[in-house]
Amino acid sequence: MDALRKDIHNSDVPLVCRSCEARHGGVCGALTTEQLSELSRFTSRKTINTGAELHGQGEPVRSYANILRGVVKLTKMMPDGRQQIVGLQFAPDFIGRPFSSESALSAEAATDTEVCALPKAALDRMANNSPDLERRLHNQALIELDEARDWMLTLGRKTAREKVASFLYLIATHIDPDKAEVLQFELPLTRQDIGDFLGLTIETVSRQMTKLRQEKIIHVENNRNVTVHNLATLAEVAGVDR
Amino acid sequence: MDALRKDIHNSDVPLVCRSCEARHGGVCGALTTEQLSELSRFTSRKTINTGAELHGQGEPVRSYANILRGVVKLTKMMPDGRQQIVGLQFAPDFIGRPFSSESALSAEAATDTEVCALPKAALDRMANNSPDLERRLHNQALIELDEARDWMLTLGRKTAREKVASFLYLIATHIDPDKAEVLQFELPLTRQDIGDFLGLTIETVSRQMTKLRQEKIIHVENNRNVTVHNLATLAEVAGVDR
DNA sequence: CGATGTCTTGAAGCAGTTCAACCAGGGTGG
DNA sequence: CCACCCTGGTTGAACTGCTTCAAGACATCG
Repeated sequence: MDALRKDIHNSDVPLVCRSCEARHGGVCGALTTEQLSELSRFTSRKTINTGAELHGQGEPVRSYANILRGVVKLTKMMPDGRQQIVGLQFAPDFIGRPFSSESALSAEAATDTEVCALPKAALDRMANNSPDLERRLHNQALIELDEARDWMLTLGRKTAREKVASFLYLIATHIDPDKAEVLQFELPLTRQDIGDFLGLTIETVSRQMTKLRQEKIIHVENNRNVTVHNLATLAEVAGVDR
Repeated sequence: MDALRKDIHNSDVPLVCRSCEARHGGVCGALTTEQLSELSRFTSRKTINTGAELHGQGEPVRSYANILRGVVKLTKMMPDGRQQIVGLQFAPDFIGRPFSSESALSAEAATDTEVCALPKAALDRMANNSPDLERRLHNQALIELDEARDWMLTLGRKTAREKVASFLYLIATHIDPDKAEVLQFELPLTRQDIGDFLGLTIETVSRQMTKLRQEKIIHVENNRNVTVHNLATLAEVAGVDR
């Protein structure tokens, strides 16, 4: 799958792509040097501040994006304002919905985020000519599907305590693109966001965090900086088999 | 996308495929007559009784399947037995997880079901040579992803009443492969299954059904046969915008 | 026609919500 | 530089929607 990865160090590879692809294994890794060059004529690096939208629910979508840094939340909103976060995307995840020009959800930067934006038409055209690229997109969709279904179990059948532990476990295993897991991290979400991700109120999230802190399962500094003492214990509490 | 559909009536099309593909627009529609012929040497029609498993959680998977008739539930189970249905598949949906040989969930027939089983290796090989087939699989994955995320909103943010209404609305709009919606149908799931799909207990499901019945939003006969008086009203109660 | 599995109904309990007060940090302007 | 406020988080107390536990009704089938 990474047979073309050596091209990354080829001097023909566009500069914008080099710094991105060398580190991450995003969808662009499927492209040849030539394709990458062509695509890079259209791409643009963008910085998105916390809270800013990449696109809104129901809006037409004209571009895809690769996350280079930061966390993006995918949310669905009901007419009366109730909200559910249906996915968190970390670097080097791909954001976009092939085969559809309108988004059923909104994508918002949960933290300050850097993305590489790709015009939809350009990538679609390229996917038509590159089975390897289409395969990567397909694979990314399947991974997101697996994650969505895992989270359905969390939403439907876990207690508040298990939900909060599941969230912390998810962050510990996804926040750093270079490491499979990490014991200390900055929470990318506010309490409100965490509640919207877990189907809970902020008060319940707060209480459960306090309890986990009192039980010495986690340590919290400045409300945002979390240290997990033992990931296996956290996984246990979360009810996930690792 | 359906450019090859005319081949269906070609006499070279294998008999097993004709009766299936003529009616449904499943993934096989992407294949040429020749590919269909080749694949049909390996396919087998199977009848699966209510409650029987297509495959279990954590088991290796050696075959894909196309649903011809019936409803299949995809479930996830926690070590302590708590269960969540993470997807319902109707005809002509495709069952299987490309790029992975082990299943993170179990697939079980919710009703008496008929499927066309395809050996995994055969379809994988064919997908490598047919971009159109890969595209259909990709598209099916994206549709399932959309549905999973819709359901996450239901699980995380809706009340029991809204959940039950959402379930009935889902069935009304999916049970008949030939019609976009239908006002009268046999429930494909037991109360226990409905509870496992909605993250509720059977008692709560039962109580909410009773209320919807008392409010004349639905009519129920023999516990299983449901008539929806007005789909727009049901959608309203479910909190879905149609 | 009893036996069995599925569904409904009732009453009590509780996990999580709601409402409200308080706290900490950080920026602003007088 | 301090008083002020504003945002995000915590904590407490009362409430409630869903669960739990228990009993009864209904349908199906040997």
